[in-house]
Amino acid sequence: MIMKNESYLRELLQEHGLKVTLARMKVLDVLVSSPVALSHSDITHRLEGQEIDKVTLYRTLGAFTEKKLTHKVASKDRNWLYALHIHENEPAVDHDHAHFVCDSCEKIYCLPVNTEEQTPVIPTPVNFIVTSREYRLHGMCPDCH
Amino acid sequence: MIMKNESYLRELLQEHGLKVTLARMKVLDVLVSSPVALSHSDITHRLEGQEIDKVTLYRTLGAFTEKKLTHKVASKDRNWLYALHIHENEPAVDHDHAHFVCDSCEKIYCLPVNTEEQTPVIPTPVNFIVTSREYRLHGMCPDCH
DNA sequence: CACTCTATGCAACTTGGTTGCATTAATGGG
DNA sequence: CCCATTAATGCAACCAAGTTGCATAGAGTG
Ligand SMILES: [Mn+2]
Ligand SMILES: [Mn+2]
Ligand SMILES: [Zn+2]
Ligand SMILES: [Zn+2]
Repeated sequence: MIMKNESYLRELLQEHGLKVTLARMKVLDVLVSSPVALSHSDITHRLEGQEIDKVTLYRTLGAFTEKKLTHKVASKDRNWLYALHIHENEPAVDHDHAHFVCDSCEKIYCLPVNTEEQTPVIPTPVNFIVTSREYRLHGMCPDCH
Repeated sequence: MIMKNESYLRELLQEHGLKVTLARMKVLDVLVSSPVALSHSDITHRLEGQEIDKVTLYRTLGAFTEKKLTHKVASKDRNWLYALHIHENEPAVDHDHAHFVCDSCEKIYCLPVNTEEQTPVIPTPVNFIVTSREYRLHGMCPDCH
């Protein structure tokens, strides 16, 4: 296994109250090296040769998300994609944030912008109480033009 | 079958280049009388006693959407919900628009607001070309507070 | 090192949705 | 009004994503 920085990954798990196991190390290794959010099947492919059980992978991603190590976002074809909250040398993205969806390659990028600062002018319909907002920008990513 | 306005429904189908069939009349009847977007299973329940085949229902919803009679929006649990573009005595909503998601009952309402007209302050990341936007407001709907 | 409790792996299942194909029925022309 | 054409329907079989139950393996703690 080629791990970017084994002790960094181990710390990341521990900081989030997660036991350090082989499966979690493998999955985390894949996630830290991806600039885009990944699906269960994306991750399975990137683990080829050293795959883990599919249920374990679902549960690993669930645990990561519950402990706020990752967050999930629904893809165009409606399955979950997972992305780290924290990227090395970047500020943590632990608040609600917008996403960029590439309409060509379908990759989804997290945009490190706090939605608080970018509230657009959608008039609140009467009798509806708005508590939060979701934004997605669509277009072409740098890889696709 | 209790149809609100049989000839109105028939016209709606014809205006959108759709053959008038029993299955389509039934489904359209359900859709015109719903203020919220409905899933395949929602519609099946509302058709109880006079259900149509599940594949036919999928294909009916697909045809409606292709012909721009309806549009679809992904729900929180990531299955498709369908809503009419046109509601009686209301202007057609054939542009991109925002949606309101009730976090209590999970219903999704179409907001008759053109997203083009909303110019939010989401800074476009460098090297990304933004062509369209998606907005969702979350909170509580009138039925839930 | 031994104990405990969580994480893992496997099988079986559920739900949403699709495909192929034979049959039925809507529509337009005569 | 009827017939032919063509599209819509129904059924069975299938697929992919995700979940549940349960027995076993393996972290972490002392
Ligand atoms: Mn994100
Ligand atoms: Mn809508
Ligand atoms: Zn792209
Ligand atoms: Zn509600």
